[in-house]
Amino acid sequence: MPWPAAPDLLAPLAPWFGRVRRDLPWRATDLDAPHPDPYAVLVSELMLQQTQVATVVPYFNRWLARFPTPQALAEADEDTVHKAWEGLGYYRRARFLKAAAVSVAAEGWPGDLEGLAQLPGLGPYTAAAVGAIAFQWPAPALDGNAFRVLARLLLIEGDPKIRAADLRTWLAPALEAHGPSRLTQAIMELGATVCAPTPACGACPLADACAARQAERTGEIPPAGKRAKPKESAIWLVAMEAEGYLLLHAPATSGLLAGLWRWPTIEASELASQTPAPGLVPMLAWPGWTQVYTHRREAVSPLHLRLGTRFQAAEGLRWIPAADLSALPLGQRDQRLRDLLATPGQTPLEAPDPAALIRACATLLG
DNA sequence: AACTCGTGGGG
DNA sequence: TCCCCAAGAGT
Repeated sequence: MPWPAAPDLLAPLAPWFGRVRRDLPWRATDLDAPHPDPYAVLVSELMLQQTQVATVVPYFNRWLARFPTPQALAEADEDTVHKAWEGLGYYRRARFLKAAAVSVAAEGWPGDLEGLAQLPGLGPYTAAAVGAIAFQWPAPALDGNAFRVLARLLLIEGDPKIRAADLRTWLAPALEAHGPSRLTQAIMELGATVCAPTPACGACPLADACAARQAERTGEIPPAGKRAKPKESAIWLVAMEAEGYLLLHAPATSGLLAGLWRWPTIEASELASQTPAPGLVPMLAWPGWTQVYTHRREAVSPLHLRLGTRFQAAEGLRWIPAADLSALPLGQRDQRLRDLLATPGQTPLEAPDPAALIRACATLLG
């Protein structure tokens, strides 16, 4: 790898970061010392996986107020943990973080990078980031920002992740020279604010040294990733209400929205075929919306059905007192129906005779 | 080694 | 509207 020496090439990043660095709630004042609260670094890094800084900040602040130490988090029950993560997405991160806190509370912090990487939810990037930012270990942390910055700086053709091992070897001496915490955060800050997918080279401290800029190829380096087409589906999202209770699915242990409570769903085609009077269905529904996930697009038709009495719910379904609903962790889709139920003036039209529809849903759900 | 896992912001 | 991407990890 005929790359210029990293300590020299990256030297401008240190004074640049000292000037422009954002004041983030998990960021230490003294970047030359070990971080005063490694737990804060761990929380921030789990929250920041595939999630932008601006989104994380309010969650981070609430999280540390609610769970100030690994011990406090280790003792929290799963619904409480998921409630604090509600809306942030990728919910298994919350379970990984709690499991990591259990380990730290019981055995203390690992003493090396391999130990960090064994904590649940910490892969190659996050283990190195916590090692560098919390403990000042010279561990190269390569995230999407770092790969983009270094691919352009060094004019790496193709997917830079293929060169991860070379890049770590190349970067390590620069971490020693400029400080692991400082340089790690400076590279990512540059990628997030200047060397973004659409770069602002005029503001870049590395512009003079950047090989991609000299070649006028920043627009094509790194190449865009390939993405699979999202799967399409259409569902009814069903709020059944009886005797002041609402019917919810208890949290699943795996799959989409695992760990969260969910409204029962019925595949749209299924309900249409089973309802004796399909023409009644739209009259009981609110206008729907499209729920977007990374690999799915879901046409959601919200449905509110009032029953006179509860029925024996199927396995995994629970009748929840309506007053308790706000304490349960829900995903964005299910929060939206919860909000519809609680909003006056949003009541859908009543069907002339919804009994057939209710029987159909009860058959499908219980 | 593809595939899965949420949600929000920006062009 | 659509596509890309975001301080990725686990399977």
